[in-house]
Amino acid sequence: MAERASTGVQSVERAFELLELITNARYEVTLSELAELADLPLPTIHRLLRTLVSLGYVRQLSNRRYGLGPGLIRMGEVASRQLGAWARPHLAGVVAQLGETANMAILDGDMATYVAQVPSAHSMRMFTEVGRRVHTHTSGVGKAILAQLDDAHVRRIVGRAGMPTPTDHSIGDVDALLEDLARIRSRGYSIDDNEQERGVRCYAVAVPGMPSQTAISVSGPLTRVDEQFAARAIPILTEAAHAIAADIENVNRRS
Amino acid sequence: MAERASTGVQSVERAFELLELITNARYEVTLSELAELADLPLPTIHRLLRTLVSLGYVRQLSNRRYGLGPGLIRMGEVASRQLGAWARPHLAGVVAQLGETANMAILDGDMATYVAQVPSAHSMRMFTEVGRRVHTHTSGVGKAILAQLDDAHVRRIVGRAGMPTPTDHSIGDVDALLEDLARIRSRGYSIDDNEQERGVRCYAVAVPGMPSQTAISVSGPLTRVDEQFAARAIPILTEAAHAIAADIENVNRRS
DNA sequence: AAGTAACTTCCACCATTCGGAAACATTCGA
DNA sequence: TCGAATGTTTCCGAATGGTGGAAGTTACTT
Repeated sequence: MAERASTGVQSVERAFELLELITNARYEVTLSELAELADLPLPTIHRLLRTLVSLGYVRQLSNRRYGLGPGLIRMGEVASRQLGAWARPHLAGVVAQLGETANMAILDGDMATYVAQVPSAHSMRMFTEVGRRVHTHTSGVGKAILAQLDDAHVRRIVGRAGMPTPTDHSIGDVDALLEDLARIRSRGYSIDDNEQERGVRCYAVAVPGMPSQTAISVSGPLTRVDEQFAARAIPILTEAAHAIAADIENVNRRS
Repeated sequence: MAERASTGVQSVERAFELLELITNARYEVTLSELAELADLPLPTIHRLLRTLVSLGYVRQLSNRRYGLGPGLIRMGEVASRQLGAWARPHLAGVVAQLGETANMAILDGDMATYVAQVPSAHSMRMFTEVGRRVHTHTSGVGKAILAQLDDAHVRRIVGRAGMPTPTDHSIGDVDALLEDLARIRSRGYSIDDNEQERGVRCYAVAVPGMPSQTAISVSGPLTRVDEQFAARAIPILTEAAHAIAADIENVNRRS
């Protein structure tokens, strides 16, 4: 994880770190590999893994290697359902009309996390894994979310999260960011222009009235996602955002 | 969770207990509700939740309620992919031919856990949530798995897990279970006849050659799932089991 | 069969966790 | 609108639960 509270429960953090490492592994992973990746002593890892195995979130195979356990499936599905699966048809509509990858992300602590994605059918396309956390100041969705907040709140978020600059287009100081946010507010949408990743452009709009700060985006390679594309994309994105908002309003009305 | 190691890391266990409670909650849950459900002091829960929030596995909403966080999505998807999503088309074939719910389960510690399911189109149908853990001795899939193991191994598993009898059809002692397993071995398939749940019958076969002990089943109400049904179902189940095994062999060959 | 590497268990120590009390924030009712 | 009640968050010293080096066990390789 990119960020963690210094006052968190250490053993819980370590357990989840191991889970993330196993998730990132090809399929199975050995205790020694985990020890190397996590830089923790073997018995510490072993004890945490034993706990995770007994709880069903990790499995130990007959060859003594470890893999994810079935207990994570239901939690993952419920989380997905709660956070974004119902947005998928709207995102699919965006992809159908624009031909590029559509994402939805929410403000998650001081970061933005992708919670739904419908990928473009192009071979060369934006692929961002659902569940991935990114900095708000370098992502289209992140900036669309920040533009909804007041400047003091923005300062707190980026102050805590930091402002790394992954590319030479990235914004690195809060004043420049606040200027960009002002532009986003007046223009109605946000642009990530090679800021998160070279060669990638992204347009994003906020989803109004959501329980968590939310934005949706469409993104792809510079060759296809240009200003001409934007002229078509923004109304479609905006309409999808409003449709998603209407959906959640209906869900809330039903429960 | 039904079972847990007594030498597990307590704080990790508690963190996951909270995650499970949030997963089971309707959508959002308050700190006080969690305290009541978990029977732990408020500050303990708060501290664990703060850790989980900072890691992204739990979200705190603006109304101070807690919900699952997006960090669980990717782990859940990877776990699902590793454990059972690739079996889904075969299970769907079973359902298409037989019209009843098909499940796949794996041995998970001393229990069996459902890792894939394709439900019947009937209104009245077997519904078992993916991720759910059940006792081996009372479930069709569990007994199909146990029948693959030697008697000493079976004794260890049920000795540790216990042998509760949820219905008056359930097997409650290990000798009767071993006799049933002998029958299963000679007959080639397993039957859960009102043993796990009244009114439900299930036929199951083991999937050969899997990294984890695995079985698939078809189940439904007594009125439809009878011996006549079994005569049709067993060859179809057996064929699906072999097709799944062939799939995993191909996956292993590719990596 | 022997040696090596990887994994698992043990247990004394102390760092981290725990939870009661206090402080803070929100909600509800008059 | 204000005060009381309820719910949530923070603090910090005690003690317990987590840690990790050492020893034991298992699996793999030659």
